[in-house]
Amino acid sequence: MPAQRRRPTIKDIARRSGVSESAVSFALNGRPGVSETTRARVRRVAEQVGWRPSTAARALSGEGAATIGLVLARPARMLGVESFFLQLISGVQQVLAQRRLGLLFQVVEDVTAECAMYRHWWAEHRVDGVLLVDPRSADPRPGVLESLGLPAVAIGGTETRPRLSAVSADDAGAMTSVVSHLHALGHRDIVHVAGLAGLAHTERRIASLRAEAGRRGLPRARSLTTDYSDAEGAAMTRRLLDEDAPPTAVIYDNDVMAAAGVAAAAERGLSVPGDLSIVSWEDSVLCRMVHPWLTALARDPVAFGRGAAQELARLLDGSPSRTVGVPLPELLVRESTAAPKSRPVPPRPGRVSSDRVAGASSGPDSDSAPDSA
Amino acid sequence: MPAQRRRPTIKDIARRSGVSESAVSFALNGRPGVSETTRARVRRVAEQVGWRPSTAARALSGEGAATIGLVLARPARMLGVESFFLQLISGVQQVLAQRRLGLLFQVVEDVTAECAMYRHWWAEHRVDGVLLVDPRSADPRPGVLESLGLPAVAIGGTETRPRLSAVSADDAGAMTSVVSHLHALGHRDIVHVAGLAGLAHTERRIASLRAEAGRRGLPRARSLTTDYSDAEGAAMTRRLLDEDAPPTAVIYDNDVMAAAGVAAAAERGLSVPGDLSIVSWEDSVLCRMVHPWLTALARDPVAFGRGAAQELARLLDGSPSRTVGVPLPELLVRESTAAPKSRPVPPRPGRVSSDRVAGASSGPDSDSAPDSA
DNA sequence: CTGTTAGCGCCTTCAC
DNA sequence: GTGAAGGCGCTAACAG
Repeated sequence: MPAQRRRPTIKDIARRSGVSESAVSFALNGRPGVSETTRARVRRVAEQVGWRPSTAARALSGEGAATIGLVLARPARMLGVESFFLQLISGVQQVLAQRRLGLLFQVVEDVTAECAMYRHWWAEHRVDGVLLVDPRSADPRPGVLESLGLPAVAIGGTETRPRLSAVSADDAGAMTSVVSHLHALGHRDIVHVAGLAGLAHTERRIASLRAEAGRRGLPRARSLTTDYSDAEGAAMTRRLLDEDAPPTAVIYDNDVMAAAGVAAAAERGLSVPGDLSIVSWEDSVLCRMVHPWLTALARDPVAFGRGAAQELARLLDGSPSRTVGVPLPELLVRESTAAPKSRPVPPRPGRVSSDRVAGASSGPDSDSAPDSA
Repeated sequence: MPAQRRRPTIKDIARRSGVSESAVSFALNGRPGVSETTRARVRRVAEQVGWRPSTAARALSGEGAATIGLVLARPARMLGVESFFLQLISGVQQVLAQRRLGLLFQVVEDVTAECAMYRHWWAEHRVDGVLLVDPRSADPRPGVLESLGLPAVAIGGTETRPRLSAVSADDAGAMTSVVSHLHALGHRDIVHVAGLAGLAHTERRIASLRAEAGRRGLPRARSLTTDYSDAEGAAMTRRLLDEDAPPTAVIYDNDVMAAAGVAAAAERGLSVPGDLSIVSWEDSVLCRMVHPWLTALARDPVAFGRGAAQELARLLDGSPSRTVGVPLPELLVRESTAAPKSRPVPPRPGRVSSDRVAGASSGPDSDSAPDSA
């Protein structure tokens, strides 16, 4: 039973290395005023005794909390199969670890609670900045953060503010690559089963599909929003297949819905990709676990997280905010996409389900995601 | 563009409510020495200005960091489909939020890095306690934590120390329910495709199967360890199916491998559950996404996390360490288990693959998990 | 109840 | 290079 040690302080190091406390402080913080030999000795002693600056003391003397925050606003029941998130965080940590920054992680029920969390963190002096996930179309969070003076980077957002950067995925480019693939195969009737309606990237993908469809003359292309669950993915698919003129290809905003879509098609006795082509906007083991294997957009969540953390670190260093892009996801063509069996029927004005259909208006393509280095 | 506010301090509250700073401190911390009317007034003012105690200052004056830590030691590539983890954390947060405790989350490559993390956190005064996940059989972490005097609770462990509690799943009971189900269906040749060899709960499940098999007289029951991946799940299944006398039922330690097992059986032209029964030791949407739907053990990760956090909070309050149990997981019998087609062949000593086979020795069943309230 | 004082560990400044 | 002093926001232990 080893004895519980006392935390080493600068005073201890000063004593053991035979110099003054201020010299230690200078040495450890890489400041001028000490000889390199003393600096080295002090550093060695500090490492020997396992000294690390107390973040509490540092924060108190105005240095910041050496911590960044990340809150995930998602009800517990929607935390099911989620391959993206832990990988994103893993990427974030790769960068934070080098800077000795900690990550304060919180999951809450909704965005209101998330904003409250930011206020608390700020008042408690807990974080120096935050990573914003799931940016929304009318998002209250940037305003809150700005009023608190908390730097932030929006992961997958485009909105930028004085101290808010955005790390943006090129959804327009990705959509182009998907639609282009399907179009080349002969598909003219494509439906996009999207994710949550309020999310910025959902809106962006919807707008991108609309733009892409306009460019290629695919009047029946449209987007339907869901809650990302397998249940809604399946339900939406069944509804589509029951239409008078069902689509020949469906793009799903995540892997879970895509897999559910395959199952729904099978229920109806339809084969994939013979009767229906399917694309998943997310690659994961799931995509290689269903039959046929799913054609999928492979993003790199780890790199995404890394980029976001790097940008936040820059912001913390005082750099101005900006928008940075992540590499275009790669379209992995597997087995779930092929040429449609029959030529698509002429687009007569069949009954199109009315609610939850986005894409009727023909606004300008205001949303091609910037992609600067 | 709202102006960035200054953090309100106790001094501000004292000024605005017309009392002394110490009175404010007493009032806010629920200490005697102030009248209830003053206390109420002070509290109201504090809330108005959005005051919250600076955790930095609190930590510095010896109150602890109001933060608990959780590090996940797992290489980035193994962070794929993971339904358990985020739900666990979500449960943890439900408890921490009430206590105004933050969660410092870190993902690292291995246990060595994890131990280093604990030392850093301790030296930096960052956390008051930690949640230990994936306990191992010869685990260096409890020793490190004890030497640092950091309270902890091991999630899914059984080892307990002066300031280390365990929240333990009743793997033995769960194994009994699974084997009992399969045995009743007529299965006599059952294989357990387990997870990572070093993990405590893997060892526990292996021991439990051995004990259960001893009790029921199933000499061919055995466990094979894997890395939890779909790839190894599939490979192990193929290997089993290629044996002279393949098992009639397989228990997989997670959903991903179980689903991969179904696919592997299909490759061989075998039907589930006709030719092979399959059980997943983890329920998730994946289990209802493959055909047939998988019989699965449904644990409650959220409750698990809640229990662990509660126990850690108790420890922080000074209570002695102990072992607490979580409810026995429920076996959801779905479509992937049925009576074996043919009676099992008499167990002649066919060639059993040698490496990675656990369960040959017949040690005592030392591992029935305690399950106190 | 009030007001004062000291101290937590660190950084900074200003003599020396 | 040294040493002393002040401050960050809070708690705790005083004397009034």
